[in-house]
Amino acid sequence: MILAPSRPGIYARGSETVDHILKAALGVLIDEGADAFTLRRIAARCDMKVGNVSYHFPRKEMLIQVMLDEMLESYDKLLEEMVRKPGLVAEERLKLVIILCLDDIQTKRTTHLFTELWALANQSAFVADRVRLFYGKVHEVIGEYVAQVNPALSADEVHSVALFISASMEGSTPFLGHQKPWAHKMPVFTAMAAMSLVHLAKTVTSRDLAGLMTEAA
Amino acid sequence: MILAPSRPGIYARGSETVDHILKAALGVLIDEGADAFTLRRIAARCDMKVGNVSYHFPRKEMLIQVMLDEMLESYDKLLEEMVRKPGLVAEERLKLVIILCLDDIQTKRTTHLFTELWALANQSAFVADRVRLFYGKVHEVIGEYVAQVNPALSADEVHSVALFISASMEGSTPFLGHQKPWAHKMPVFTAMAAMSLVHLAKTVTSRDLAGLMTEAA
DNA sequence: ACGAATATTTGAAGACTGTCCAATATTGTT
DNA sequence: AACAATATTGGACAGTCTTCAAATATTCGT
Repeated sequence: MILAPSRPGIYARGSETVDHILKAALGVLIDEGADAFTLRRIAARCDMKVGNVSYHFPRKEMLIQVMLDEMLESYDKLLEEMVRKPGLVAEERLKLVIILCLDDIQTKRTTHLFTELWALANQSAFVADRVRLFYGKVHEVIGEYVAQVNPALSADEVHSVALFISASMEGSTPFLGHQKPWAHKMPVFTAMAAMSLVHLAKTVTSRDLAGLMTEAA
Repeated sequence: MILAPSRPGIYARGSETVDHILKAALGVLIDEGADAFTLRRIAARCDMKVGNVSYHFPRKEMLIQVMLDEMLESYDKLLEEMVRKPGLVAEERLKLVIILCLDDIQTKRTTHLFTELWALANQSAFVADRVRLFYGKVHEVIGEYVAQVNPALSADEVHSVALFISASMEGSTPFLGHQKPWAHKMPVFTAMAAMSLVHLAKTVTSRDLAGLMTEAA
């Protein structure tokens, strides 16, 4: 089990410095990539010496872990804000979540951070764990609406559909995300996703998910 | 315009060495990630000294470019092999391509390489360019079948649908790829993808793609 | 305003990195 | 067999990186 490291910074000044470091670290990762994610660049970004970063985060790994936790927490909040829309039925909510997610994917922040995260998860058990937990929540949110528009599905089937919807959206990141080759097609992509994925959620049957590969070729 | 660097290695021995270096480099990227992608690790993997790698590839960037070109070329071949299946109508071919692509995504090689590539494309214009060219071909292959199952679509609309199909499949990589959290759900994911994406290709209309956000909220 | 706790700077250690070069070994051709 | 072209080794180089310890500066409760 991997636990969340507690955040350093006792005095008001130190606490602010920790804020600056974390913000700068995220900025470096977004703007310059994992390759440039060094203490020196992070320190330079908040006009500070390397030793000070090293003082507040004795190990670089700690900085990464705290930064990742805060970042994913902010996305959790974003996700919850999407949900809190009054006066909508499940199908409308599902459609709205799709639209808002694809909208967020277009930001530089999300496009860069999540592509980096998917790569880092290949090697780092910590990153892989946090990514898994985060998307688990995403699937829960989406699954809630899937279950409502298609009550016949079992809990596991609902999760499978939510997983497909989530993956379909995330897959747009490297291709239609911020400054990606087909970014200009995001509007039509969104229209297709909303239509196709909502239709899938409403019409898919246990039979569809059970039959599997029997008639593949 | 970025050109493909020509491959060094004049004598038979040197040519073999270049092969080993390229294979080892790809192995390092797959097994240990971009962070461990150093000349020394690559050299160690093929029992050779750093200076020799440096001799065959005077700049590290050259090694990266040659490696990436050869790798994407191998995927091009794989893609063409998928296409050459006799006696199938367009819909069956589309379904088969989806199944084979998702099958390939489950390999460690593809799961790791493409997630790394998407991240590297954020910073490297060269990687971004090659990724764009590669997926351009993917869209062409898929688009060919989309156009056949849905002749009413314009060329641009066909590409949009192909882009959506491709992105939906690629999106499975970080979640259902090799040793990813929901890898065990790839069979049901494949069933859903084949059904849903083929249905989309057959039934989507110009109207669907033009209406856009008019009734979003 | 004093003094302890905290923050920051400075400097340096030790381990990396990519690149380069001279010496040596191997290859292919004549 | 001789000889030039190519390949390989081993080491040096100037950087960079993280980490650490000592010295200095700042903050906060008293």
